[in-house]
Amino acid sequence: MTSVDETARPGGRIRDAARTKAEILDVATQEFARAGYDGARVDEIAARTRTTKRMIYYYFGGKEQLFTAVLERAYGVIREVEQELDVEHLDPVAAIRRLVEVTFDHHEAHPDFIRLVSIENIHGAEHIAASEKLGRIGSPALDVIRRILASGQESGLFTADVDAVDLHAMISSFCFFRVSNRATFGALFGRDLVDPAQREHYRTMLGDMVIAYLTAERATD
Amino acid sequence: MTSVDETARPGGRIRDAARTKAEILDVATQEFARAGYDGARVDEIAARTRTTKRMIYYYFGGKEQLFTAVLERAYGVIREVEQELDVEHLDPVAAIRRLVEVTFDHHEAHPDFIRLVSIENIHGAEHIAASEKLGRIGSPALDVIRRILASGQESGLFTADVDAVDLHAMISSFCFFRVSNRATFGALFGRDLVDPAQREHYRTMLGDMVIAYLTAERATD
DNA sequence: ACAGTAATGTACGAACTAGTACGTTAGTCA
DNA sequence: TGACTAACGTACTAGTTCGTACATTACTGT
Repeated sequence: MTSVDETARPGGRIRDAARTKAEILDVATQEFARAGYDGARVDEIAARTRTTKRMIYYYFGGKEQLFTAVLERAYGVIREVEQELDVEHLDPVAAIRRLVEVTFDHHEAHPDFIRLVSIENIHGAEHIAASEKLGRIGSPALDVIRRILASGQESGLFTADVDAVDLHAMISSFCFFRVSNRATFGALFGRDLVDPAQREHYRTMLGDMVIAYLTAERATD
Repeated sequence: MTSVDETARPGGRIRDAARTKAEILDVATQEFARAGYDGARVDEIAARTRTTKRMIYYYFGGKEQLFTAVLERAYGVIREVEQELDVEHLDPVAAIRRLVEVTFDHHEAHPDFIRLVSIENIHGAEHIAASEKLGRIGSPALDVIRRILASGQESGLFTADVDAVDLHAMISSFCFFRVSNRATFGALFGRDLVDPAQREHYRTMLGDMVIAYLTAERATD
């Protein structure tokens, strides 16, 4: 069961660099996410592609660079989602909720991305560090958060003096954990954090929590 | 630089099954945490021990069982910490804060544990599932949370109708993420979530957030 | 049409790695 | 004290896995 199975070639092979590259990236994403960096097999990736291992080295150079390319594309996806985030017309509370929902939805919809990031963390983010595309890019979500926070604090709705990066970390942590630790959490506590029946529950819960924090009475210090 | 370097044996070898086993577990913990399950090398573990690879197979059976044993011991540590948690004499708010702090401190102090859990998640928690010691044990923290929540709700301090497992997930997620995603978060946003100078900041922040959520005004539904 | 090149396939090797067969030694208990 | 066994060491192998040398074919521009 290959991920891509369009028109089969009747006789000779077809040349399409873009498609071949994309197909390799698709399969590699699955394989790395499935087994981790060292657990992933280059031969297995090649086998599940319509091309051969030779092409992986031809286009990407090696396993390491292939993983980097996979990461770059995965990060590209979430950055696009965040860039399309339009919350200018919403009041600060609704805007934060929207941001939470978008992050929540993206993480849930892209478990492979979560796994890739987990894997990259185990390896000390060395591929991100080596990538020109990924180093210190930050995230469009950060700008959005900054604007929402400024507006919320200005209007007096938000009592907390929160930093945008910190808030991003708080929101991400729950969305990420829910997917990344689904297996162990389920095995230990018998609860599936990604159970569709609980989806709305957790989505609301995180929004409530963030809003509660941002609007809470603060002890004067 | 071996992890254990007590008295060197002048001449012949010494027999100490307990010490040998413990030493293998120590080194294996480091090696698995360093490189992931497939990235870890049995030969490397053996080399950094005062014993040989043969002993790993003699005591544990294989790489897979060794990893399971490493996991079992790591989970045992946090369970002990949680078991010593004494919050009966505190009011609900202080008790929750204490629980948050203990979780926060443990995760920060045991990055290897976090990495092992991340690795186990990449492999679908199959070792936990196969372990007699680890399946469905839950966590002593859960009982503590249940008692605190009950007391807080009874006294009217806590407005939210929160489930203990969910609260545990919320608290764990931030504590876990801070350590597990330190590398990628640092590489992407230029901020070290485990920076000692920021430690108190994040520790307080999480407590504030949880308390804000538990004590917030809730819209009637 | 044809030359040049990008794209592709095949077959293979060198290095690594989990695991084991076999032999040895240090405690310990009768 | 001597025999028995748990604990330990050495040397090796079978299988795997990343990577490449070499050969080939489909496009593209002129």
